[in-house]
This record gives sequence, structure tokens and C-alpha cells, in this order.
Amino acid sequence: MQYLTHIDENACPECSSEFLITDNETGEIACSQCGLVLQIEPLEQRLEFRAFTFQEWNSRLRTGLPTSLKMYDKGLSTVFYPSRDVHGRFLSGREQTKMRRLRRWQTRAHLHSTASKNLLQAMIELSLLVQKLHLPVVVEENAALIYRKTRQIQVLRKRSIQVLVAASCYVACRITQTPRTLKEIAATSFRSRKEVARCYRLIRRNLFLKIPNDDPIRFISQIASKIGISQRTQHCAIDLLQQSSQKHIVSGKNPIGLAAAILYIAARLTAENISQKRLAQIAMVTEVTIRTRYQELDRVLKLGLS
DNA sequence: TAAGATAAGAGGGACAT
DNA sequence: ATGTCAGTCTTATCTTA
Repeated sequence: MQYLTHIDENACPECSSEFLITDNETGEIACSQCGLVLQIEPLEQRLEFRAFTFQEWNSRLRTGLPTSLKMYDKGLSTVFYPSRDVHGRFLSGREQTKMRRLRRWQTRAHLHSTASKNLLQAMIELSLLVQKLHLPVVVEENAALIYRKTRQIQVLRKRSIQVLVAASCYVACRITQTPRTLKEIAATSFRSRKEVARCYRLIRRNLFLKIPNDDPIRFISQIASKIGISQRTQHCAIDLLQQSSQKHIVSGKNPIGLAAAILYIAARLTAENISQKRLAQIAMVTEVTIRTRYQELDRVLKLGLS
């Protein structure tokens, strides 16, 4: 699993980019722009022991949760528990009152700045969006990082939190190759596609991000599972996609429209007929787009369907 | 009812000025 | 920064099988 991360002080010595790609499997941390490998052994973020009983767990536990960018304070805040002391013993009534007061002031002091309030609000919005779209944690973490970065860009300052969160989320999906459309994300966050798209481009441009093109294959499996297409047809579709990639008719086209058209053809070839209308609804493209892609593919791959 | 044909319009990327 | 252009996608409407 690869994901984007960043370091504050140690920018890449080659190109000064602060964005890095972390690969958990190889343990490499590389620059997202020039590809220079900066570190081979990443910090272990998980607990470093196994515990079989509660006592073991308690005695070995000496760390908290790993730091997380999706928490507005990265999960590094001080927390006052009002009822128990550090050994778990109950406090007296007077002490409890004191701790409650301290906790209140801790929260107030923490959120005194506009920036913190903004970030807290944004992280709430983000977690809602992530929940609604069923996105994995890695996307949420990436989106949180992108959002933090956007606050430093002047042209993005006056954009609303929701739009920025939606756009950051879309960037994170693209980077992690998670098949979600701009349309879907915009609709879920109750914003127009246009607004979010504009914001997305500004982020991409200002953070100098190199975002890979969507791979139609991911949308093929996504649409197929939504619509309930057989494995046989899916395999047929993937095979067709590989054939069409070689014919150079894939680039420049909407990968979702292409995926939908390929599934349509595959369904016809395997006699598992699915209407263009249904595919268009699920894939959130128009029937016309499916039709033009389908005719193009039919012509180039010489399938003789239409 | 599904699919095909056609036209008008929107919006963005590439490029030039 | 602004304008132009080619190409893509969408919306709408009508026709055909």
C-alpha cells in the first residue's frame, strides 16, 4: 500500500518537495516528484508487543495512539480525565471538580485561534464525507494532509471549508487510486461539481502534485460490483480493456465512460445483456457517452456488434 | 422500451499573444 | 492575464427497431 505523506523540515534535497510517497511493503519513503528514495526503514507506528491478558496489556502499554493527521491536533493533545488519577484510582469530589475545570481551560486554550477552529471544523466535515463515501482511512489521512497544505495557499484562503474538504478528498482518492468520481464527492458534500473541480485544479497546481490518471480497470470492477455483473463478464471486460489500450484509443477519454462502455460490450458478448441506460445510471455518465465509446471500440476492435 | 442519430452548449486544456 | 481552438461530455429531442 502506497500513500502520500510529508515532512516539515526535511524537504527532498533534489527538488525541495515536501511530499513523499511511503510504501509500507518495501519500507521505502520516496519523493513524490522526483522519485528519490529518502529513507528505507520507516518508523513503526503500531504497538510493539502482543498481550494476552488485560494485566499484560496494562503493564506493557506505554504509548498512546499513533499520531494522525486527521485529528486537528494530530492526536497529540493533553487530556484531563476528571474522575481517576494516573493509577486509575478514583479522585475525591474536590479533586474531580478541579480536573473538570482544568479540562475546560485546556480545551479553550487549545482552540483559541481561528486556524485551530477552522481545522477542527474541517476534520469533522472530512470524517463525515469519508463515512458517507465509505472511504478507507488512508484516503482520510491523505485528504487531511492535503487540507492542511491548502491553508497555506493564498488563492484558496477564501474558499469554503466544505469545498476545500471535498477537493482534498478527491485529490486523496486520485493519489491512492481509489475509484471515486468528482461528481460523487461533490454530490455527497452538497457542492457543485464545478466548484469542487475548480478547487481541485487550484490545489493540484499550487501544490505541484503529479496525479496519476484514473485507471479504467478500477472503475470496471466498481461498476460491475454495483450492478452485479458475473465474474465471467468482468474478465471479458478487462480483456477488452487490455486490447483497446494497445490500439491507443483510451487516452483523452473519460475513464468511467470507457469502463461503462467496455462493460456494456462484455455483457453483450457473454449474452448477459445490460441496458445502456442502467449502466449510465450506475456509472453516472450519459447514455450518449457510453454509445460513442461503444461504437468507437466496436469499430477499432472489429467486433461487429452494431 | 432500448438503442441510435443529431444538434447545441458547457467547461477545461493547450497554446499563442 | 486573456483569447482562441479542438476535442470531450452532457442535455435534449426525435427516430427506429
